Amino acid sequence: MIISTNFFTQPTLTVARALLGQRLVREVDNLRLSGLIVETEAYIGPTDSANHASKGRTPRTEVMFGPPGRAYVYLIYGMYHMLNIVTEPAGFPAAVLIRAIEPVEGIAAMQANRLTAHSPANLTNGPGKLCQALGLDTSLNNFDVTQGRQLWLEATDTLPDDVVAAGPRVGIGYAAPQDQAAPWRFRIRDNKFGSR
DNA sequence: TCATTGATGCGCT
DNA sequence: GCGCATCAATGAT
Repeated sequence: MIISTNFFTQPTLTVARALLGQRLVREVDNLRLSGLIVETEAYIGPTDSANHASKGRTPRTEVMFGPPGRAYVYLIYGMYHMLNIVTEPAGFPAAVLIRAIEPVEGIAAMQANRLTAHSPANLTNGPGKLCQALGLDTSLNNFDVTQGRQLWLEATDTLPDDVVAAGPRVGIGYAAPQDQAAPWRFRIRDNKFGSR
């Protein structure tokens, strides 16, 4: 079943935790690429200094202030794209970053998108990698991921708590100490498709 | 550990 | 408008 807007309207930490184990689907040229989400991070509101939107509304962060269930896709380091899903009611800037998936469908096509990946385990085990594997770029920024076309999420079983691990987020050295320390990164314990 | 890479947003004219 | 520092990372070294 396609995950709906109501799901993404929930508190960001709830969404980040609940997305683990759900299926991310990309459809391009009638070909279906998909994987199970194994790692996420939450970016929550104006007081989270790690959040791009904490410095206010700009053209780039406008999407995060918009309705939930939209994709926030941006370019980092001039070469890699990051996929986030906007959460919480419009007006409150928050999103969940999809950091890693376990590839399931369309693995050959993912390989073709990522010629530098020399093993299947390296296809989607990082936020930049999964965007490359799935062919995601800024043309999908602000795209509604609840419509079941091009890019969407499908519900699977909810994971039990004992396989979920929480820890501090990655790559946010510019943020305030308490925000760097916040355990807002979620991953499936012992999953070999997580990022490093 | 280091180079890569270009959009973004800031501070200034 | 223009220049500059900065960056939710990756792959090769």
